[in-house]
Amino acid sequence: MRSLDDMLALSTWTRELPAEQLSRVRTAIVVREFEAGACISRKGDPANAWLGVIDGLIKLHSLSPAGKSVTFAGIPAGGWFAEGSVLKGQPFKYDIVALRASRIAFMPEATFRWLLDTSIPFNRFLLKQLNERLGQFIGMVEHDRLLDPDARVARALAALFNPYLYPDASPQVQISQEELGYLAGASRQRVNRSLQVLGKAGLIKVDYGLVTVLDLEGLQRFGG
Amino acid sequence: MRSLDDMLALSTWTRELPAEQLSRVRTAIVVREFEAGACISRKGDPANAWLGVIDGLIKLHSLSPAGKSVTFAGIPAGGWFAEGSVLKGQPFKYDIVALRASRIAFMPEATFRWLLDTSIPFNRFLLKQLNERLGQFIGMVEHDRLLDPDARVARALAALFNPYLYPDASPQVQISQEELGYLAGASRQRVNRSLQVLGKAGLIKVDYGLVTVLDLEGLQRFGG
DNA sequence: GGCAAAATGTCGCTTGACCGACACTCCCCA
DNA sequence: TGGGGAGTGTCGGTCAAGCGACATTTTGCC
Repeated sequence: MRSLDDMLALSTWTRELPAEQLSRVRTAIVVREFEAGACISRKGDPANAWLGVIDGLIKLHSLSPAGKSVTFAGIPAGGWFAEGSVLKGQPFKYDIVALRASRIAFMPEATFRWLLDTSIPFNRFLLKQLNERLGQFIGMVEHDRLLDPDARVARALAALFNPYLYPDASPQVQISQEELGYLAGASRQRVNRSLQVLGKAGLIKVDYGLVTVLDLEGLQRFGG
Repeated sequence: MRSLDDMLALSTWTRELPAEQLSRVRTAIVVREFEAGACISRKGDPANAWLGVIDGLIKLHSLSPAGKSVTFAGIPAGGWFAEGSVLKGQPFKYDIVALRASRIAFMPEATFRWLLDTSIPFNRFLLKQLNERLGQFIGMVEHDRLLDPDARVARALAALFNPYLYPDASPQVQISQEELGYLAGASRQRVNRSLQVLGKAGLIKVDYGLVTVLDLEGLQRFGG
Protein backbone atom coordinates (compact mmCIF):
# COMPACT_ATOMS: atom_id res chain seq x y z
CA MET A 1 0.00 0.00 0.00
CA ARG A 2 2.09 2.89 -1.22
CA SER A 3 0.39 5.16 -3.72
CA LEU A 4 -3.02 6.79 -3.69
CA ASP A 5 -3.91 4.79 -6.79
CA ASP A 6 -2.99 1.55 -5.11
CA MET A 7 -5.23 2.47 -2.24
CA LEU A 8 -8.15 3.49 -4.41
CA ALA A 9 -7.81 0.21 -6.28
CA LEU A 10 -8.09 -1.69 -2.99
CA SER A 11 -11.00 0.34 -1.62
CA THR A 12 -14.34 -1.37 -2.10
CA TRP A 13 -16.26 1.85 -2.70
CA THR A 14 -14.37 2.58 -5.92
CA ARG A 15 -15.31 -0.76 -7.49
CA GLU A 16 -18.77 0.17 -8.69
CA LEU A 17 -18.02 3.78 -9.51
CA PRO A 18 -18.11 4.71 -13.23
CA ALA A 19 -14.66 5.62 -14.55
CA GLU A 20 -15.65 9.21 -15.15
CA GLN A 21 -16.91 9.68 -11.60
CA LEU A 22 -13.85 7.95 -10.18
CA SER A 23 -11.46 10.17 -12.10
CA ARG A 24 -13.26 13.28 -10.89
CA VAL A 25 -12.91 12.01 -7.34
CA ARG A 26 -9.32 11.05 -7.96
CA THR A 27 -8.30 14.57 -8.97
CA ALA A 28 -10.14 16.17 -6.05
CA ILE A 29 -8.24 14.14 -3.46
CA VAL A 30 -5.24 15.80 -1.83
CA VAL A 31 -2.44 13.75 -0.31
CA ARG A 32 -0.48 15.00 2.68
CA GLU A 33 2.37 13.50 4.65
CA PHE A 34 2.71 13.47 8.42
CA GLU A 35 5.61 12.42 10.57
CA ALA A 36 5.30 10.17 13.58
CA GLY A 37 3.44 11.87 16.40
CA ALA A 38 2.09 14.64 14.20
CA CYS A 39 -1.45 15.81 14.74
CA ILE A 40 -3.59 15.48 11.59
CA SER A 41 -6.61 17.16 13.09
CA ARG A 42 -7.71 18.26 16.53
CA LYS A 43 -10.85 17.80 18.53
CA GLY A 44 -13.11 20.70 17.64
CA ASP A 45 -11.67 21.26 14.16
CA PRO A 46 -14.27 21.38 11.39
CA ALA A 47 -14.64 18.00 9.66
CA ASN A 48 -14.26 19.23 6.08
CA ALA A 49 -12.77 16.13 4.50
CA TRP A 50 -13.20 12.38 4.42
CA LEU A 51 -9.86 10.78 5.23
CA GLY A 52 -8.03 7.71 4.02
CA VAL A 53 -4.79 6.16 5.26
CA ILE A 54 -2.57 5.44 2.26
CA ASP A 55 0.39 4.41 4.32
CA GLY A 56 1.23 4.38 8.00
CA LEU A 57 -0.98 4.16 11.05
CA ILE A 58 -3.15 6.76 12.72
CA LYS A 59 -5.36 6.83 15.77
CA LEU A 60 -8.58 8.50 16.82
CA HIS A 61 -7.86 9.65 20.28
CA SER A 62 -9.25 11.64 23.16
CA LEU A 63 -7.72 13.12 26.27
CA SER A 64 -9.76 13.65 29.41
CA PRO A 65 -9.52 16.79 31.55
CA ALA A 66 -7.90 14.54 34.16
CA GLY A 67 -5.14 13.68 31.68
CA LYS A 68 -6.20 10.14 30.80
CA SER A 69 -6.11 8.90 27.21
CA VAL A 70 -8.48 6.76 25.18
CA THR A 71 -7.89 5.59 21.65
CA PHE A 72 -11.18 4.84 19.91
CA ALA A 73 -9.66 3.22 16.89
CA GLY A 74 -6.33 2.61 15.27
CA ILE A 75 -6.58 2.87 11.51
CA PRO A 76 -3.94 1.20 9.38
CA ALA A 77 -3.25 1.58 5.68
CA GLY A 78 -6.34 1.01 3.60
CA GLY A 79 -8.81 2.51 6.06
CA TRP A 80 -11.21 5.37 5.34
CA PHE A 81 -12.68 7.25 8.28
CA ALA A 82 -14.35 10.37 9.68
CA GLU A 83 -17.50 9.87 7.59
CA GLY A 84 -19.49 10.22 10.80
CA SER A 85 -18.33 13.73 11.59
CA VAL A 86 -18.56 14.86 7.95
CA LEU A 87 -22.09 13.47 7.66
CA LYS A 88 -23.20 15.23 10.80
CA GLY A 89 -21.56 18.44 9.69
CA GLN A 90 -20.09 18.66 13.16
CA PRO A 91 -16.51 19.27 14.27
CA PHE A 92 -14.36 16.28 15.20
CA LYS A 93 -14.99 14.83 18.62
CA TYR A 94 -11.49 13.39 18.85
CA ASP A 95 -7.90 14.11 17.90
CA ILE A 96 -6.48 12.43 14.83
CA VAL A 97 -2.82 11.59 15.37
CA ALA A 98 -0.22 9.83 13.23
CA LEU A 99 1.35 7.00 15.20
CA ARG A 100 4.00 6.61 12.53
CA ALA A 101 5.05 8.52 9.47
CA SER A 102 1.87 8.39 7.42
CA ARG A 103 0.42 9.49 4.09
CA ILE A 104 -3.17 10.62 4.27
CA ALA A 105 -5.70 11.14 1.48
CA PHE A 106 -8.08 14.07 1.96
CA MET A 107 -11.32 13.91 0.02
CA PRO A 108 -12.90 17.37 0.33
CA GLU A 109 -16.32 17.53 1.92
CA ALA A 110 -17.82 18.86 -1.31
CA THR A 111 -16.64 15.81 -3.24
CA PHE A 112 -17.84 13.53 -0.49
CA ARG A 113 -21.29 15.10 -0.55
CA TRP A 114 -21.38 14.99 -4.33
CA LEU A 115 -20.75 11.25 -4.19
CA LEU A 116 -23.41 10.92 -1.53
CA ASP A 117 -25.91 12.74 -3.73
CA THR A 118 -25.17 10.99 -6.99
CA SER A 119 -23.96 7.48 -6.27
CA ILE A 120 -26.23 4.77 -4.93
CA PRO A 121 -23.30 2.33 -4.53
CA PHE A 122 -21.46 4.92 -2.47
CA ASN A 123 -24.47 5.28 -0.19
CA ARG A 124 -24.59 1.53 0.23
CA PHE A 125 -20.91 1.45 1.03
CA LEU A 126 -21.28 4.15 3.68
CA LEU A 127 -24.23 2.39 5.27
CA LYS A 128 -22.19 -0.80 5.47
CA GLN A 129 -19.08 0.96 6.75
CA LEU A 130 -21.01 2.85 9.44
CA ASN A 131 -22.69 -0.37 10.42
CA GLU A 132 -19.39 -2.22 10.56
CA ARG A 133 -17.89 0.48 12.71
CA LEU A 134 -20.93 0.48 14.96
CA GLY A 135 -20.37 -3.24 15.39
CA GLN A 136 -16.78 -2.58 16.38
CA PHE A 137 -17.79 -0.06 19.02
CA ILE A 138 -20.55 -2.26 20.41
CA GLY A 139 -17.85 -4.91 20.64
CA MET A 140 -15.55 -2.50 22.47
CA VAL A 141 -18.19 -1.71 25.08
CA GLU A 142 -18.95 -5.39 25.52
CA HIS A 143 -15.30 -6.33 25.84
CA ASP A 144 -14.49 -3.44 28.16
CA ARG A 145 -17.23 -4.53 30.50
CA LEU A 146 -17.06 -8.31 30.32
CA LEU A 147 -13.54 -9.39 29.51
CA ASP A 148 -10.30 -9.38 31.45
CA PRO A 149 -7.38 -7.27 30.21
CA ASP A 150 -5.72 -10.17 28.38
CA ALA A 151 -8.79 -10.74 26.26
CA ARG A 152 -9.30 -7.02 25.75
CA VAL A 153 -5.80 -6.66 24.37
CA ALA A 154 -6.47 -9.60 22.08
CA ARG A 155 -9.65 -8.01 20.70
CA ALA A 156 -8.05 -4.59 20.36
CA LEU A 157 -5.28 -6.15 18.29
CA ALA A 158 -7.74 -8.12 16.20
CA ALA A 159 -9.76 -4.97 15.51
CA LEU A 160 -6.71 -3.48 13.76
CA PHE A 161 -7.02 -6.26 11.19
CA ASN A 162 -10.72 -5.99 10.35
CA PRO A 163 -10.66 -7.12 6.71
CA TYR A 164 -13.73 -5.14 5.79
CA LEU A 165 -12.67 -1.78 7.22
CA TYR A 166 -8.98 -2.21 6.43
CA PRO A 167 -8.43 -4.26 3.30
CA ASP A 168 -4.69 -4.61 3.75
CA ALA A 169 -2.93 -7.93 3.81
CA SER A 170 -0.04 -7.35 6.21
CA PRO A 171 -0.24 -9.37 9.43
CA GLN A 172 2.03 -6.94 11.26
CA VAL A 173 1.46 -3.70 13.06
CA GLN A 174 4.15 -1.37 14.28
CA ILE A 175 2.78 0.01 17.54
CA SER A 176 4.07 0.50 21.07
CA GLN A 177 2.64 -1.29 24.06
CA GLU A 178 1.62 2.05 25.53
CA GLU A 179 -0.52 2.83 22.46
CA LEU A 180 -2.01 -0.66 22.64
CA GLY A 181 -2.94 0.21 26.20
CA TYR A 182 -4.87 3.27 25.05
CA LEU A 183 -6.66 1.08 22.52
CA ALA A 184 -7.48 -1.75 24.90
CA GLY A 185 -8.21 0.32 27.97
CA ALA A 186 -5.35 -0.97 30.10
CA SER A 187 -2.09 0.35 31.48
CA ARG A 188 1.15 -0.13 29.61
CA GLN A 189 2.37 -2.50 32.30
CA ARG A 190 -0.77 -4.58 32.10
CA VAL A 191 -0.55 -4.74 28.31
CA ASN A 192 2.99 -5.99 28.64
CA ARG A 193 1.82 -8.96 30.67
CA SER A 194 -1.08 -9.60 28.30
CA LEU A 195 1.18 -9.65 25.25
CA GLN A 196 3.33 -12.25 26.95
CA VAL A 197 0.26 -14.36 27.61
CA LEU A 198 -0.92 -14.04 24.00
CA GLY A 199 2.57 -14.76 22.75
CA LYS A 200 2.87 -17.94 24.82
CA ALA A 201 -0.55 -18.98 23.51
CA GLY A 202 0.93 -18.82 20.01
CA LEU A 203 -1.51 -16.17 18.80
CA ILE A 204 1.03 -13.40 18.23
CA LYS A 205 4.72 -12.73 18.06
CA VAL A 206 6.05 -9.73 19.94
CA ASP A 207 9.09 -7.76 18.84
CA TYR A 208 10.44 -4.35 19.65
CA GLY A 209 7.68 -1.91 18.68
CA LEU A 210 6.06 -4.55 16.51
CA VAL A 211 3.32 -7.14 16.88
CA THR A 212 2.83 -9.92 14.35
CA VAL A 213 -0.52 -11.67 14.31
CA LEU A 214 -0.19 -15.41 13.83
CA ASP A 215 -3.80 -16.44 14.44
CA LEU A 216 -6.42 -13.75 13.90
CA GLU A 217 -9.37 -16.06 14.54
CA GLY A 218 -7.78 -17.14 17.79
CA LEU A 219 -7.29 -13.55 18.88
CA GLN A 220 -10.92 -12.71 18.21
CA ARG A 221 -12.05 -15.66 20.28
CA PHE A 222 -9.51 -15.45 23.08
CA GLY A 223 -10.84 -15.52 26.60
CA GLY A 224 -14.55 -15.45 26.06
CA MET B 1 -47.16 7.19 23.18
CA ARG B 2 -49.83 4.54 23.19
CA SER B 3 -50.90 3.38 19.76
CA LEU B 4 -48.88 2.30 16.76
CA ASP B 5 -50.30 5.23 14.83
CA ASP B 6 -49.21 7.69 17.51
CA MET B 7 -45.74 6.27 17.30
CA LEU B 8 -45.57 6.38 13.52
CA ALA B 9 -46.73 9.98 13.66
CA LEU B 10 -43.85 10.83 16.00
CA SER B 11 -41.20 8.92 14.02
CA THR B 12 -39.11 11.15 11.81
CA TRP B 13 -38.75 8.58 9.04
CA THR B 14 -42.48 8.60 8.29
CA ARG B 15 -42.60 12.35 7.66
CA GLU B 16 -41.35 12.31 4.10
CA LEU B 17 -42.92 9.05 3.09
CA PRO B 18 -45.75 9.30 0.51
CA ALA B 19 -49.13 8.37 1.99
CA GLU B 20 -49.40 5.30 -0.20
CA GLN B 21 -46.01 3.98 0.85
CA LEU B 22 -46.73 4.72 4.52
CA SER B 23 -50.02 2.88 4.45
CA ARG B 24 -48.39 -0.17 2.88
CA VAL B 25 -45.79 -0.08 5.65
CA ARG B 26 -48.49 0.47 8.24
CA THR B 27 -50.37 -2.68 7.31
CA ALA B 28 -47.23 -4.79 7.20
CA ILE B 29 -46.27 -3.94 10.78
CA VAL B 30 -47.26 -6.40 13.48
CA VAL B 31 -47.68 -5.34 17.09
CA ARG B 32 -46.93 -7.69 19.95
CA GLU B 33 -47.13 -7.28 23.70
CA PHE B 34 -44.57 -8.45 26.23
CA GLU B 35 -44.73 -8.50 29.97
CA ALA B 36 -41.97 -7.24 32.23
CA GLY B 37 -38.89 -9.44 32.03
CA ALA B 38 -40.04 -11.19 28.86
CA CYS B 39 -37.47 -11.95 26.20
CA ILE B 40 -38.35 -10.40 22.84
CA SER B 41 -35.49 -11.99 20.98
CA ARG B 42 -32.38 -13.89 21.90
CA LYS B 43 -28.77 -13.62 20.91
CA GLY B 44 -28.34 -15.77 17.82
CA ASP B 45 -31.95 -15.46 16.63
CA PRO B 46 -32.31 -14.35 13.01
CA ALA B 47 -32.90 -10.61 12.71
CA ASN B 48 -35.95 -10.74 10.49
CA ALA B 49 -37.68 -7.55 11.59
CA TRP B 50 -36.95 -3.93 12.36
CA LEU B 51 -38.31 -3.14 15.80
CA GLY B 52 -39.98 -0.13 17.37
CA VAL B 53 -40.97 0.48 20.97
CA ILE B 54 -44.56 1.74 21.04
CA ASP B 55 -44.82 1.67 24.77
CA GLY B 56 -42.66 0.47 27.64
CA LEU B 57 -38.90 0.07 27.90
CA ILE B 58 -36.62 -2.57 26.47
CA LYS B 59 -32.91 -3.24 26.66
CA LEU B 60 -30.24 -4.68 24.38
CA HIS B 61 -28.31 -6.91 26.64
CA SER B 62 -25.54 -9.45 26.73
CA LEU B 63 -24.46 -12.00 29.28
CA SER B 64 -20.87 -13.16 29.50
CA PRO B 65 -19.89 -16.79 30.00
CA ALA B 66 -18.70 -15.69 33.44
CA GLY B 67 -22.21 -14.52 34.26
CA LYS B 68 -21.68 -10.78 34.04
CA SER B 69 -24.22 -8.54 32.31
CA VAL B 70 -23.89 -5.56 30.00
CA THR B 71 -26.71 -3.48 28.68
CA PHE B 72 -25.75 -1.79 25.43
CA ALA B 73 -28.75 0.44 25.25
CA GLY B 74 -32.05 1.01 26.92
CA ILE B 75 -34.71 1.94 24.41
CA PRO B 76 -37.79 3.81 25.60
CA ALA B 77 -41.04 4.45 23.78
CA GLY B 78 -40.47 6.06 20.38
CA GLY B 79 -37.24 4.25 19.59
CA TRP B 80 -36.60 2.11 16.52
CA PHE B 81 -33.71 -0.33 16.62
CA ALA B 82 -32.00 -3.45 15.26
CA GLU B 83 -31.42 -1.90 11.83
CA GLY B 84 -27.78 -2.91 12.17
CA SER B 85 -28.44 -6.62 12.43
CA VAL B 86 -31.14 -6.56 9.74
CA LEU B 87 -28.84 -4.66 7.36
CA LYS B 88 -26.04 -7.12 7.90
CA GLY B 89 -28.38 -10.04 7.47
CA GLN B 90 -26.82 -11.48 10.58
CA PRO B 91 -28.42 -12.91 13.71
CA PHE B 92 -28.71 -10.68 16.77
CA LYS B 93 -25.57 -10.25 18.81
CA TYR B 94 -27.50 -9.47 21.96
CA ASP B 95 -30.66 -10.39 23.83
CA ILE B 96 -33.64 -8.07 23.57
CA VAL B 97 -35.51 -7.97 26.85
CA ALA B 98 -38.56 -6.05 28.02
CA LEU B 99 -37.74 -4.18 31.23
CA ARG B 100 -41.40 -3.38 31.72
CA ALA B 101 -44.64 -4.41 30.08
CA SER B 102 -44.05 -3.23 26.52
CA ARG B 103 -45.72 -3.06 23.14
CA ILE B 104 -43.38 -3.67 20.23
CA ALA B 105 -43.86 -2.96 16.54
CA PHE B 106 -42.34 -5.52 14.17
CA MET B 107 -41.64 -4.32 10.66
CA PRO B 108 -40.86 -7.46 8.61
CA GLU B 109 -37.45 -7.59 6.99
CA ALA B 110 -39.05 -7.67 3.52
CA THR B 111 -40.84 -4.38 4.17
CA PHE B 112 -37.69 -2.87 5.63
CA ARG B 113 -35.69 -3.84 2.55
CA TRP B 114 -38.41 -2.59 0.27
CA LEU B 115 -38.21 0.81 1.95
CA LEU B 116 -34.45 0.70 1.67
CA ASP B 117 -34.69 -0.01 -2.04
CA THR B 118 -37.36 2.52 -2.91
CA SER B 119 -37.14 5.44 -0.52
CA ILE B 120 -34.28 7.92 -0.58
CA PRO B 121 -35.56 9.67 2.56
CA PHE B 122 -35.59 6.35 4.38
CA ASN B 123 -31.98 5.77 3.39
CA ARG B 124 -31.08 9.20 4.70
CA PHE B 125 -32.89 8.50 7.93
CA LEU B 126 -31.05 5.22 8.42
CA LEU B 127 -27.70 6.81 7.72
CA LYS B 128 -28.46 9.47 10.32
CA GLN B 129 -29.77 6.99 12.86
CA LEU B 130 -26.78 4.67 12.46
CA ASN B 131 -24.50 7.65 12.78
CA GLU B 132 -26.30 8.86 15.88
CA ARG B 133 -26.08 5.47 17.46
CA LEU B 134 -22.42 5.22 16.54
CA GLY B 135 -21.94 8.51 18.36
CA GLN B 136 -23.66 7.09 21.41
CA PHE B 137 -21.40 4.06 21.46
CA ILE B 138 -18.25 6.10 20.93
CA GLY B 139 -19.47 8.13 23.88
CA MET B 140 -19.97 4.98 25.95
CA VAL B 141 -16.40 3.83 25.30
CA GLU B 142 -15.07 7.27 26.12
CA HIS B 143 -17.08 7.55 29.31
CA ASP B 144 -16.30 4.00 30.42
CA ARG B 145 -12.62 4.71 30.09
CA LEU B 146 -12.34 8.29 31.28
CA LEU B 147 -15.09 9.07 33.75
CA ASP B 148 -15.77 8.02 37.30
CA PRO B 149 -18.90 5.98 38.10
CA ASP B 150 -20.95 9.03 39.13
CA ALA B 151 -20.44 10.65 35.75
CA ARG B 152 -20.99 7.37 33.93
CA VAL B 153 -24.35 6.94 35.59
CA ALA B 154 -25.22 10.51 34.61
CA ARG B 155 -24.38 9.88 30.95
CA ALA B 156 -26.15 6.54 30.90
CA LEU B 157 -29.28 8.24 32.18
CA ALA B 158 -28.95 11.07 29.70
CA ALA B 159 -28.58 8.59 26.84
CA LEU B 160 -32.08 7.30 27.59
CA PHE B 161 -33.39 10.72 26.66
CA ASN B 162 -31.64 11.26 23.34
CA PRO B 163 -34.21 13.41 21.56
CA TYR B 164 -33.16 12.25 18.10
CA LEU B 165 -33.26 8.51 18.74
CA TYR B 166 -36.20 8.62 21.13
CA PRO B 167 -38.61 11.43 20.29
CA ASP B 168 -40.66 11.09 23.44
CA ALA B 169 -41.33 13.95 25.79
CA SER B 170 -41.52 12.28 29.20
CA PRO B 171 -38.71 13.21 31.59
CA GLN B 172 -39.17 10.05 33.63
CA VAL B 173 -37.92 6.53 33.28
CA GLN B 174 -39.10 3.59 35.31
CA ILE B 175 -36.00 1.49 35.82
CA SER B 176 -34.29 -0.21 38.74
CA GLN B 177 -30.88 0.77 40.01
CA GLU B 178 -29.60 -2.68 39.12
CA GLU B 179 -30.57 -2.17 35.47
CA LEU B 180 -28.97 1.26 35.53
CA GLY B 181 -25.84 -0.49 36.70
CA TYR B 182 -25.85 -2.75 33.66
CA LEU B 183 -26.24 0.34 31.50
CA ALA B 184 -23.54 2.39 33.16
CA GLY B 185 -21.08 -0.38 33.85
CA ALA B 186 -21.21 -0.21 37.62
CA SER B 187 -22.50 -2.35 40.45
CA ARG B 188 -25.94 -1.77 41.89
CA GLN B 189 -24.43 -0.54 45.14
CA ARG B 190 -22.22 1.93 43.32
CA VAL B 191 -25.15 3.19 41.25
CA ASN B 192 -27.06 3.76 44.46
CA ARG B 193 -24.37 6.11 45.73
CA SER B 194 -24.14 7.85 42.35
CA LEU B 195 -27.87 8.49 42.21
CA GLN B 196 -27.69 10.12 45.62
CA VAL B 197 -24.88 12.35 44.37
CA LEU B 198 -26.81 13.32 41.24
CA GLY B 199 -29.93 13.88 43.29
CA LYS B 200 -28.15 16.18 45.71
CA ALA B 201 -26.74 18.06 42.72
CA GLY B 202 -30.33 18.76 41.67
CA LEU B 203 -29.99 16.97 38.35
CA ILE B 204 -32.46 14.18 39.01
CA LYS B 205 -35.11 13.07 41.46
CA VAL B 206 -34.99 9.50 42.66
CA ASP B 207 -38.05 7.52 43.64
CA TYR B 208 -38.79 3.87 44.10
CA GLY B 209 -38.12 2.28 40.72
CA LEU B 210 -38.27 5.64 39.02
CA VAL B 211 -35.85 8.36 38.01
CA THR B 212 -37.01 11.81 36.98
CA VAL B 213 -34.61 13.95 35.01
CA LEU B 214 -34.65 17.58 36.10
CA ASP B 215 -31.68 18.88 34.12
CA LEU B 216 -30.73 16.89 31.00
CA GLU B 217 -27.99 19.28 29.93
CA GLY B 218 -26.48 19.10 33.38
CA LEU B 219 -26.51 15.31 33.30
CA GLN B 220 -24.73 15.23 29.96
CA ARG B 221 -22.03 17.54 31.25
CA PHE B 222 -21.65 16.13 34.75
CA GLY B 223 -18.14 15.34 35.89
CA GLY B 224 -16.24 15.81 32.70
C1' DG C 1 -54.56 -5.41 56.02
C1' DG C 2 -50.88 -8.37 55.37
C1' DC C 3 -47.68 -11.15 52.90
C1' DA C 4 -44.23 -11.99 49.36
C1' DA C 5 -41.32 -10.20 46.03
C1' DA C 6 -38.78 -6.60 44.37
C1' DA C 7 -36.03 -2.67 45.15
C1' DT C 8 -33.16 0.17 48.06
C1' DG C 9 -29.52 1.68 51.53
C1' DT C 10 -25.30 0.54 53.87
C1' DC C 11 -21.23 -2.00 55.71
C1' DG C 12 -16.62 -4.08 55.29
C1' DC C 13 -13.66 -7.38 53.00
C1' DT C 14 -11.30 -8.72 48.94
C1' DT C 15 -9.20 -8.14 44.73
C1' DG C 16 -6.92 -6.58 40.82
C1' DA C 17 -5.83 -2.70 38.07
C1' DC C 18 -3.24 1.55 38.17
C1' DC C 19 0.86 4.02 38.82
C1' DG C 20 5.46 5.45 40.17
C1' DA C 21 9.87 3.75 40.02
C1' DC C 22 13.83 1.84 38.03
C1' DA C 23 16.85 -1.11 35.33
C1' DC C 24 17.49 -2.68 30.96
C1' DT C 25 17.25 -3.13 25.78
C1' DC C 26 16.85 -1.54 21.33
C1' DC C 27 17.12 1.68 17.62
C1' DC C 28 18.51 5.83 15.26
C1' DC C 29 21.75 8.88 13.79
C1' DA C 30 25.37 12.47 14.71
C1' DT D 1 30.47 3.88 17.20
C1' DG D 2 28.60 5.54 21.07
C1' DG D 3 25.11 8.47 23.20
C1' DG D 4 20.31 9.62 23.83
C1' DG D 5 15.63 8.73 23.52
C1' DA D 6 12.06 5.57 22.99
C1' DG D 7 10.31 1.22 24.25
C1' DT D 8 10.21 -2.89 27.39
C1' DG D 9 10.12 -5.88 31.67
C1' DT D 10 9.18 -6.08 36.55
C1' DC D 11 8.23 -4.88 41.36
C1' DG D 12 5.25 -3.32 45.20
C1' DG D 13 2.20 0.15 47.34
C1' DT D 14 -2.24 2.38 46.86
C1' DC D 15 -6.88 2.79 46.07
C1' DA D 16 -11.48 2.22 44.52
C1' DA D 17 -14.78 -0.79 42.60
C1' DG D 18 -16.99 -5.23 43.18
C1' DC D 19 -19.36 -8.28 45.93
C1' DG D 20 -21.55 -10.82 49.68
C1' DA D 21 -24.35 -9.85 53.36
C1' DC D 22 -28.18 -8.08 55.65
C1' DA D 23 -31.66 -4.82 57.25
C1' DT D 24 -35.16 -1.87 55.55
C1' DT D 25 -38.60 0.06 52.48
C1' DT D 26 -41.98 -0.08 48.87
C1' DT D 27 -45.24 -2.14 45.98
C1' DG D 28 -48.59 -5.32 44.18
C1' DC D 29 -51.93 -8.42 45.14
C1' DC D 30 -54.79 -11.71 47.37
